[in-house]
Amino acid sequence: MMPRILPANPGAVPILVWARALPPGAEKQLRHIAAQPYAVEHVAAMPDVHVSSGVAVGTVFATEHHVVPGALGGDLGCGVSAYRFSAPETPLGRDVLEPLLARLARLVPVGDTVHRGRGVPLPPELESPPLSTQKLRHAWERLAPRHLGTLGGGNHFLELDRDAEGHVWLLLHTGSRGVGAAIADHHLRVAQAQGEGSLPGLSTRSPEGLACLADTGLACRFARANRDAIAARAVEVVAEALGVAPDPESFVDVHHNHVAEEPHFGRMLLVHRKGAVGLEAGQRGLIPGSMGTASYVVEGRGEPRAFRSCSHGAGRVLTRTEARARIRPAALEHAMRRVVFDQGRTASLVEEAPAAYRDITEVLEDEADLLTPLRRLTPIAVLKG
DNA sequence: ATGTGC
Repeated sequence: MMPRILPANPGAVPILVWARALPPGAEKQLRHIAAQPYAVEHVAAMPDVHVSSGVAVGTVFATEHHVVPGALGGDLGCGVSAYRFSAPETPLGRDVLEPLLARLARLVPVGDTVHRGRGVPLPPELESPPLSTQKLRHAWERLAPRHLGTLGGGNHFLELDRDAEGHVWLLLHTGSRGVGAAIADHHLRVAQAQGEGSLPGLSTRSPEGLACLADTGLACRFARANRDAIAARAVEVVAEALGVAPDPESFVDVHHNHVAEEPHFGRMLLVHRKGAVGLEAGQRGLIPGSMGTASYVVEGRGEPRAFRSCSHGAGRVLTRTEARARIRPAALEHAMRRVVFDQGRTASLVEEAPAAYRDITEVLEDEADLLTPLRRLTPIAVLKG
């Protein structure tokens, strides 16, 4: 079964594919990575692999001492957090969920909305971190206080789910906002100017490579702090509105756009994941479905050939442009008939409709050797970015 | 996904 092995081209490493359907454009992008001088062992494609700018989403690969800014995704540190609450005593009808969602929408700035004025206080360690250039320090100083605790746009979301036992879950998907974008953009330019390979990588034996690793790490810490800041407010509101307590043991957080130094195949490697999640064997993770479909709490199986990784979601099958052209708002309304959401935004939300994404159950089937599903979460209310 | 420059 999985994975399929695409034999190596001359001078390239092989590609291991966990996706039943590999879009031709994505295969081309995987072959591009596999042919880079810094790629070692093989390239792994997760089951939600799809074409993206430069490098396919769902790509995992490793280097010995190179960092490739173009292979991490623009939203560095983007990820998902989840909190479980006890089962509420009363049924959660629209009468409860609609005002709760409205409260959450007032509490959490969404889309391109930011905190006004000087913004919110940053945790001390993120107040003025040691970024590599004056330009980045300035961007951080200006953007970080305005963006901490904001959801952003695109596929970012905050939602409430229910599991089979009646527990309520808060799920949160967001990233490093403007500061991460500034950091990603800067190191992409540096790599284009002086990196190695046609998909430029920076040697971590050079100041540029070390600076890229350090700054990228800070973007990931900001992304995590952003999820924590939003959750701190949202958990309180949900607990109060539903009269249920969060279970601190239930917390799960994963990020899916990052580079990490990890031991694989007997040596330390720099594992790059663009739209993929790294999970040690037994570590819990989250795989969100598309808007209106189920998400899963999962447990990693530590498959070495996947660099101990799995998918980050359902994976797009239609681009945003294609989705706008092909999916009617009525179809999205039907798909969302059991979920409380802002119906005034149906027309623009077709880009995020379930029909624009792969079926999450097929994605999980394809990666049965990478993870074990623990709980299926059904959405009941969604706040989209 | 993003802020910014066209």
